[in-house]
Amino acid sequence: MVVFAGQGDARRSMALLWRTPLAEEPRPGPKQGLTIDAIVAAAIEVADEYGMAALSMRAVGERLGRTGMALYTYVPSKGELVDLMYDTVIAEAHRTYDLGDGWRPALTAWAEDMWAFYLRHPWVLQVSQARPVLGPNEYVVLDEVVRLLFETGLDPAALRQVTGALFQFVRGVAQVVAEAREASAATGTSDEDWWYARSALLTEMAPDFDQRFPAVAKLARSGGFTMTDETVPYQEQAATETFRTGLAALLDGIERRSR
Amino acid sequence: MVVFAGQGDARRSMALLWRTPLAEEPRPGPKQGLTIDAIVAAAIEVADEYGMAALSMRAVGERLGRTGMALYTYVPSKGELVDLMYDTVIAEAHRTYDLGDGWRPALTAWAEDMWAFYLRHPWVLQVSQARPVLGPNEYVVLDEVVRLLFETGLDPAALRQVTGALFQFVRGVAQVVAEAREASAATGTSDEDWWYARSALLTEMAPDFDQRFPAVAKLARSGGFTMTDETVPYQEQAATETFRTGLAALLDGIERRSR
DNA sequence: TGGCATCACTTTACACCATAAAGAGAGAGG
DNA sequence: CCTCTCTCTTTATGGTGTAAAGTGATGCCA
Repeated sequence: MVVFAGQGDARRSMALLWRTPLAEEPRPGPKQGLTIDAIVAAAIEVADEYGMAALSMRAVGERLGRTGMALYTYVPSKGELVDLMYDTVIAEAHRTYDLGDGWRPALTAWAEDMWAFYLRHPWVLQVSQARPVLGPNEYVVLDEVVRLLFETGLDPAALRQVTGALFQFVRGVAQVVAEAREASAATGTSDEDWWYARSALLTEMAPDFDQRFPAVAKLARSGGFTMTDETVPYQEQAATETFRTGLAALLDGIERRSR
Repeated sequence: MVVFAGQGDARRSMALLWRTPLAEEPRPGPKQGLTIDAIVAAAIEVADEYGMAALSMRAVGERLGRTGMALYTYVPSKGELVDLMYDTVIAEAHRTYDLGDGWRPALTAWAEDMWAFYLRHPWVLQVSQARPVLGPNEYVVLDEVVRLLFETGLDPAALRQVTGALFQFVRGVAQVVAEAREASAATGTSDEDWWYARSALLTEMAPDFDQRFPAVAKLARSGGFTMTDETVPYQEQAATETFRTGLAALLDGIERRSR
């Protein structure tokens, strides 16, 4: 499930994100009993604990002792709530990095932090990137990477492209882990059990596997799929290695292109 | 929306994928009026035309002149149908690549083909990768990349990691385009209109933007966000450039690590 | 050929979802 | 104090996947 940004009144969405209070005149009637911050915090708790699929207006409302509908006096729709969740939680991914040893260790540290952040809040990966949320904290994070990348001396167009490549690469690999965890939680089957059952069936269904897929078979034979740490689920371990190796390769490429 | 694999009887799922007919005895009663292939084809049409969010059992059934429930005599659940859709459609991403000029042009061509494939069937990006579908066509595609990568001389572990990095990178960047298209279709607002409205609001909400985000401002000033082709939606153009540059960088890194 | 078990397919039902619309009730400005 | 107005709840609508039950045609066997 990819969750798209709210499509309501754009001005109201942006005002919510940037906390620009729209004209506040004294009005009769009861005051609101909740705050947007409290709602967003509750929603983040739900998403962290049960995943994006479990994030419903009812669930968030109930956590605050209200019905789901009550939230609609605070937020135009679920989309805007997700935008706010995203921009709130991404704030914790912000750090400033020391450029003393050059841009490579700084960018590596940034990527590792983003990796850890995504694994801490996997639902973030399900917030669509197509129409960026454009909230303040997203820009804070973006600004820091761009600052680091300016150190490479890449020309502006390449700099933007490389920024996107780094972000999408980290997201892409993190998604595998996030989905693996969601699948384990949702089905109650561990990666190991699942793979064990599936690979047995695979040899049953395709007894000629090694002939049909010689390269994969050769890779398996030469130990390409061997686990090095038995205590970590296979998918997570493999993804982490993929992340580290891919990141290093990507940075090699940036280095070669930087002047 | 991420769609997870079917969790029904694993043997039946695999038998469906690998077209291994389970014991067929003569039985009384009417014969089935549809075939799995027809159902899968109809489902792919729905997903191609209206996106994954519009893929419902009812929608697929109606396209075949049945109710949604009718499909359950063919397929244990929606998850298995999606698995079948995935493994069917990925077959068209298969090509064999010439290694005559070395692995780099071959891998570049492969990545470009995958990129085009994902943009042709954006819904594929919403099929979870956590628990791979493990169908025959997926292995055909995988086998070819692995074959190409063996030419780099990387050690087996690095080879597997680099395979994952390439796949996830292409998927990650393609996702941006796919989501942008889905957003445009769903909201009826083009990227350009959306961005135009949003950026106006942005300067309104954050008049001190350039002070708060100096690196991004500097990048903008130096032309980092300038479009080169006015006829292509901005997001798509930017993502395509990101794909090309990131891929080249990644391959640089592989080259450096290969012996 | 007749009977009938069995299957394909439909209908109905259930528990969810977002959210529109309407109702209830309390708070606060005048 | 009156009454307007706003918060919050209730109800309703149209959607989802799929369980369970109903319908009727089919094809095996006697």
